Amino acid sequence: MEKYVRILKGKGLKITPQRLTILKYLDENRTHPDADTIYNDLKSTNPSLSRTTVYNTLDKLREIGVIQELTISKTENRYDYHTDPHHHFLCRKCGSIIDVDIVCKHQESKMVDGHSIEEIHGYFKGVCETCYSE
Amino acid sequence: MEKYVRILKGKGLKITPQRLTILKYLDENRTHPDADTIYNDLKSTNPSLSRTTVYNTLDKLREIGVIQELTISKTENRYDYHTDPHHHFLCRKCGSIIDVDIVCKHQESKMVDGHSIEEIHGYFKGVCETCYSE
DNA sequence: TCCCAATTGGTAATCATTACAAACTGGTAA
DNA sequence: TTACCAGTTTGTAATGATTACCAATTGGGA
Repeated sequence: MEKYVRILKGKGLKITPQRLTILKYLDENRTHPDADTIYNDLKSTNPSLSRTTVYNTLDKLREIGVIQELTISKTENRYDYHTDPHHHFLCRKCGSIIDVDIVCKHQESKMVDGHSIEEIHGYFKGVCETCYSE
Repeated sequence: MEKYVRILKGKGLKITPQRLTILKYLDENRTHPDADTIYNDLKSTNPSLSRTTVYNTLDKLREIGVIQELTISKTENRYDYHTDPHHHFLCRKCGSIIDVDIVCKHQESKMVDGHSIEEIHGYFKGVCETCYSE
């Protein structure tokens, strides 16, 4: 938990139990969950948790760069407690998002065609290995 | 118009004025519009056009591979009358989506980590050249 | 310990998209 | 040319993720 306190403190955010819980959840569940999944999973152990707080917290964590928002799915935003740059694969059958560990030569680019780059997303869509063999 | 008729006919879809109009619009407006923009732009010249028809048509065109759906924006799906593979840049200031003409070595891949690829999207986000110099 | 700005929680509003069903029509077959 | 029907279109209602709003609460510095 000390690790999460340090992250928040380092960015000048107040330490609240909600933020620590959500941060810990994201760190331990690298499944690229959406806000509602996080809310439902934490609801049982944190009955007073509000959906709004989950949204607020995700937004704050995204702002300080601790997590990134994936727009890979049509319906909901998915969140990724990321450290290293990597790409993602979305399975259209099971809906799961899988990390893809490939290197892209544009991964570290700061500019492209004169435009200033802040984020880079590589999204692959198709059928994952598990679903394909079923 | 004959060109659009051929596209639809070749895929076994019925030729309707609505589909031709939308297809022509997408071909002539490479701005990666969302469904509502298309609807509003066409509404004046096609008063009876329904929003549902726009959604239905976009879905059909996507199915037959004439257009691709971009999930680059958080709020709405954007559509691209595409021919060649290319990536996209979303400006967080003006919201416009710009084609990025870079080559990626994974562009033509069919598999990655054992997963079967059907679509590849390269999304860059940041501030575009025009907004940056203002 | 006090205090205030930041945060939380709950509900209502928003907005893109989908569901639905009745009316309509493109295109094939007689 | 006409009749028919599966595929389309339309308009409205429903859905579902996200945001807006505001009152109540609280973290953490003075």
